[in-house]
Amino acid sequence: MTKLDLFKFLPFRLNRLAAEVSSELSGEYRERSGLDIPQWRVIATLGFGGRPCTAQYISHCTRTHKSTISRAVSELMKRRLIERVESTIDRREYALRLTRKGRALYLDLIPRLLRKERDILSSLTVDEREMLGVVLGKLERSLDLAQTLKEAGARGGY
Amino acid sequence: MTKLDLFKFLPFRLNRLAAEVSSELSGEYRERSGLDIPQWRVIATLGFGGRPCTAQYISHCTRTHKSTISRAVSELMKRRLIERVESTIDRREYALRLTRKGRALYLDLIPRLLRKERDILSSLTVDEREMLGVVLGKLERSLDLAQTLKEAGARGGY
DNA sequence: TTAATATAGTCGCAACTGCAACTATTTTGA
DNA sequence: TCAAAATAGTTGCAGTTGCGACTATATTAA
Repeated sequence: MTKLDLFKFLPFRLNRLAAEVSSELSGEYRERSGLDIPQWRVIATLGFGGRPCTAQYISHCTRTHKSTISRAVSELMKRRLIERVESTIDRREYALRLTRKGRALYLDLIPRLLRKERDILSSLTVDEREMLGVVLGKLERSLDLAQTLKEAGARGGY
Repeated sequence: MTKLDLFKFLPFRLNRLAAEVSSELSGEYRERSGLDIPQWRVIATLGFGGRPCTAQYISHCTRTHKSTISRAVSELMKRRLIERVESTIDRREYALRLTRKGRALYLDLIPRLLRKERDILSSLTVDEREMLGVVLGKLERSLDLAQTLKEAGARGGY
């Protein structure tokens, strides 16, 4: 019999870890800004890129279903945190971007979230942190996660 | 302005990675055995420990809400994959264990899942794999995830 | 002893999310 | 050119899950 040690089983560990880290972080932007996870992903993608992009692009690079993104976008527009303009080239799609208010919120959240990340990583040595980055990158590539980003970035409209 | 690169942001990466790995794996046990994720967690915890344990224990060490575990347990009992016996010491709780049929299913799944895990890890060198284990362990400890397991294991009833 | 508190497990409800169908528009290729 | 296929985004529906209230039992402390 091949033995499975659940607590050494990568999928299991990744799930628990991701769930825990997420809940640490989401507390921050939920309490502070009333954002849920999909909404935060929209804000973060727009804020990070610093330029407008489509819902489709956000959906691809965050690996979030387009209906989920669609609803997040509606809510964020209602709250005037993002706005959208019709594309003149392709009238099916819209360019999304942060409003002044949305950008302010983004800039307020970033340092807090980076601090949380730093806290979480603080138990690792510099070498370990670096190695972790490399290893995650390799895993992402082998699971075709990195690619999504690159393609979308290259297609890069907006 | 402190810059956030979403694709280097640990929580974001962990989430995507965990989601992707999960969906790779869950295909395996869903199609093969009709188990969903919570049900698989119950089976795996019981099978791994090789001894009965309570729903509460499973809930703790898999970080899954007790109501979710409760429903998974109901379904698994309906399918005669697990059974439970009332505790004589504390009549609020039940000891859960795999039935013969449940154990067979577990033993059938293990090698397939380990193979998947091996595939996923195959892009890493031996050193990287080892390092990853160490790093995950450190992160778990610093987030009090390891502890849950140890405590529960020590408390050990069942 | 007994009242207050804590714990195991269940269940109704509400929120969330994925799926699939739909509209509107664009692209492809016969 | 024009019909068929593809794509962006929206929405109804159904399945899943977390929350909180609830029952039953156990523990603690006055």
